[in-house]
Amino acid sequence: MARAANIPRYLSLSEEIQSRIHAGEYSSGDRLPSESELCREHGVSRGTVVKAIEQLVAEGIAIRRQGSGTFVARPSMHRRSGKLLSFSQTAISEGRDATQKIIQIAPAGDALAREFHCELPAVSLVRLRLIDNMPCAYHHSLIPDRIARMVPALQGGGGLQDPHFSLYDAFEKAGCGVVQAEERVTARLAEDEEARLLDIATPAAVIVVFRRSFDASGALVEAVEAVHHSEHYTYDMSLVRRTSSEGEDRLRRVHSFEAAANRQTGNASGLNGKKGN
Amino acid sequence: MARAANIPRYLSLSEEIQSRIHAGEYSSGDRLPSESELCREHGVSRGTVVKAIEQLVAEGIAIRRQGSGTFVARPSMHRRSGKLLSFSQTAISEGRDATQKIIQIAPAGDALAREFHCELPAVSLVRLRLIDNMPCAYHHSLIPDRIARMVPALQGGGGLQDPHFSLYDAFEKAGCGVVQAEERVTARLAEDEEARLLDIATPAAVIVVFRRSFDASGALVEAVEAVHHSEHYTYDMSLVRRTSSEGEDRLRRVHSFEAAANRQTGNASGLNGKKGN
DNA sequence: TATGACTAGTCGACTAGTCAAGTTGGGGAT
DNA sequence: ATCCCCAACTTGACTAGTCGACTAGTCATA
Repeated sequence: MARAANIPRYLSLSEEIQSRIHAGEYSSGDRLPSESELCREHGVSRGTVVKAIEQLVAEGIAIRRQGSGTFVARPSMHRRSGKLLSFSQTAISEGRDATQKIIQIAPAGDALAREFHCELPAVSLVRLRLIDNMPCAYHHSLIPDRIARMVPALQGGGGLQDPHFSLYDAFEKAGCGVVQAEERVTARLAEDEEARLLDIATPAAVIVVFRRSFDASGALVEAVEAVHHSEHYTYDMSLVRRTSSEGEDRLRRVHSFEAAANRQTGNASGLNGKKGN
Repeated sequence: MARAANIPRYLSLSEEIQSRIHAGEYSSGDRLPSESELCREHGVSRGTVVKAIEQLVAEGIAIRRQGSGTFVARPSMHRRSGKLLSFSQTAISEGRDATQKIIQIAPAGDALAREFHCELPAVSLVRLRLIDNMPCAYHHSLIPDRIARMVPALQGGGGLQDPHFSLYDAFEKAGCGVVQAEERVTARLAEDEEARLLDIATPAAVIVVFRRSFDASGALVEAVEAVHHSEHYTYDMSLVRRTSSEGEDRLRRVHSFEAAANRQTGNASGLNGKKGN
């Protein structure tokens, strides 16, 4: 197999196995070739094979069992390639047209900054996001000035009005690409203004994704509250248990019951656990 | 440091670094000791150190930068240890008392099985989950008979009425522990019956987590729809970008816009994209 | 003041092996 | 026929090294 330059072997091997699975050569529950077989087959060391398989496991495609072998996991209910992150990228990958309309851009106030746990000064940016021209979500972002200064579009430098403008691409170009993020998903009733923007009849439930994104140096790049029409948005997760010798299994997801204790007092503000510990 | 038997070095090393971070020895943005330093310090090979650090990266605690070093990521907004999975485990780890009340247990019907993508015959189990005695969620599970037969409690063998009964523990004991799962999070308005069960005033938004769990052989163990009071539940995620030489970054989360296309026709059934592709 | 070459140090990828622990299936004893 | 033990095979953990790519300095030169 002619390896493209720069792509590590373990990744190309992982992708080859993956494409074989998709091609139906192996199917759900089948045992994949053993590590030593794959070594011989592809002329690489076992360490490389293991790294390739770990990729597959991390993506929920394969399951390893000590002493037994590596098996194909069942097909995911949302096998949509596992990559990428941004709203628009996802939409585009599904053959839809993602656009946006700027509703407001202004310096962020004090209350907002506190709510978003964002430093000041910062830029407040409200956007309506549309998929195939239908309102689908509205995003309220706070971007620290420190970051905004590096992004020409946020300096009135144009480009922002382009309905296909991508904030994440802009961050990337500015050298502060997002490397890490945290999200909190909640639901609530749509407020009137939201319902009007999203063109939904009240009462209706909306999904709210609150996300804080960080660059490689660990600095906050964007804090955003994304309000989605609940009928047009789902949040899909694939969880894999990493079993290690000591029953020390860990999953990535974290539940939370922050507000439960406040309930009887009527102080059920829902997101008031947003702050760190 | 006296390593407990059976715990691999890379895990105990990872935990040691982690506890040093928590102790404040290193803080957000600081550079951790280089890999070779850690090798010398702990008398292990570099491969082991790398595995330890990869753990931290996977948990969103550290960030590696080629040529530069390994750095402490900022503290998470939900730094709650990263482990574990089940509803009750989470609650217990927060010092709360998680109980449940069985509302219904019966053979599953055809429509239900189709909706949950679960084979027949299967057991339908409805439970009200309480935290500190307050209704917090209600779970509707479908468990294939194939699995249920191996779980004594589901055979009327008692134990199910125990308010602290754990279905996942039971699966574990029966040799079909959950290794992989998929979740889809949505929101909707609470139905009257749900509102009554959860003791909330309508109209109200509820978060619905639909989860399918699989054992090591890839067989479905449980399909469950968990309906949560939106003010008492949040769904937290930590995302880490895995950058590899080729700009091939991948995150685990997946958005979805399934129902958007149906909207204009009025056929906005929300979850009808639950089926595979 | 830039610019470019050099360098020491870092992580990324990979190799080739060891030993341990878990699984499976077959053969032999009962 | 059933049970138990063992050998072969699997993944898990680990070592000790190589080479390459990238980073952040320093320092001489244009």
